[in-house]
Amino acid sequence: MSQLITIGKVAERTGCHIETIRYYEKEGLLPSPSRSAGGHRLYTQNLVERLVFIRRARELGFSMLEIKQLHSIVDGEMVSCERVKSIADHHLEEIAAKIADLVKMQTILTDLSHQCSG
Amino acid sequence: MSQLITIGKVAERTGCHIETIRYYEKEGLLPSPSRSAGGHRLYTQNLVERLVFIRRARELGFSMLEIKQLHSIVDGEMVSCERVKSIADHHLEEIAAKIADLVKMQTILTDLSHQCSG
DNA sequence: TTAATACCTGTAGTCACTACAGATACCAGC
DNA sequence: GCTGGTATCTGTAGTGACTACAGGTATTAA
Repeated sequence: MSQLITIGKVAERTGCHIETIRYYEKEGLLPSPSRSAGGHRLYTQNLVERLVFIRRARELGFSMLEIKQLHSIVDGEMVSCERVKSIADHHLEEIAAKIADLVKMQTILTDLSHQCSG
Repeated sequence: MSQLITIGKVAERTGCHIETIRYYEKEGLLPSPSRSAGGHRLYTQNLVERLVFIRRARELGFSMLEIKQLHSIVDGEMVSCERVKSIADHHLEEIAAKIADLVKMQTILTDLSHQCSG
C-alpha cells in the first residue's frame, strides 16, 4: 500500500550514495526507516522527499546543522512563533545573498560563453 | 605604492580565517604572495579580490576543483575556445539549477515567516 | 536450493577546513 | 638599541561531511 522501497532504489532515485543515506540517518538528519524481517531498511515516499530536500540544501552550501533547523521549523516542531520567524528571516537573508552571488557568476560566465561563440 | 597588506588584515577584510588563506595557497587555489624580509606574507589588492571570489564560490557549494577551473577560464588560460564555452555552459546550468532551488526555499520560508507574523 | 546480488555494520580514508604548539618576525615605548 | 607584546611562521592533529572498503547476512531469480 504505502510503497516501501529499499535503500538501493532510494539511492537510484535521488542520486545520493547509499553510504550517505545511512550517514544522514546516523547523524539524525534523516529519521530511521522501518526494517524488513531481515533488517533491511525500507523507505516511504515521505522519507525519500526529505532526503531530496537534504541533498538540495547541502549542494547549496547549507550545513547539516542548518538543515536540521530548517526541518524543525518547517515541521512546526518549534514552540515560539517569534523564534521561528527570526530563524526563517535569518535564512531568507542568507538565501538572498546566495542568489545575488550566483547571479553575478551567471553574468561573468554568460559574457564569457558569448565571447567564445563570436 | 601597490598597498601590500599582511595576512591578518586580509583575514579581517574578507572574513576568512588566516589558516584558510594559507590552506588555499598550499592547495594552489590562491597564488603565493610576496614575502617581507622576515618571511611574512604580503598581499596585493588583486589577491584579496581573488580570495573573496573563492569564499563566495565555496559558500555556494562549488568544490575547490571547480573553482580552479572557473579561475583558469576567467583568466583566459585555456587554449581552446570550444572547451571554455563547454565548461562555462556546464557551470551556467549548475548555477541556474542552484538559483531555482534557492527560490523554492525562499518561497517556503517566506510563507512560514508571514504565517508567524499574522 | 543455490548462486548472484543487495544490504548490513563497522572502520578507515578523503576533502575542506580549523585549532593548536612551538618558534620567529615586527613594532611601539622606553 | 632593547624589550615586551602581538602577529605571523611551519607543521601536525582534529572536525564535519562524506566515501570506500571489508567481512558477513538477506533477498531473489533460475
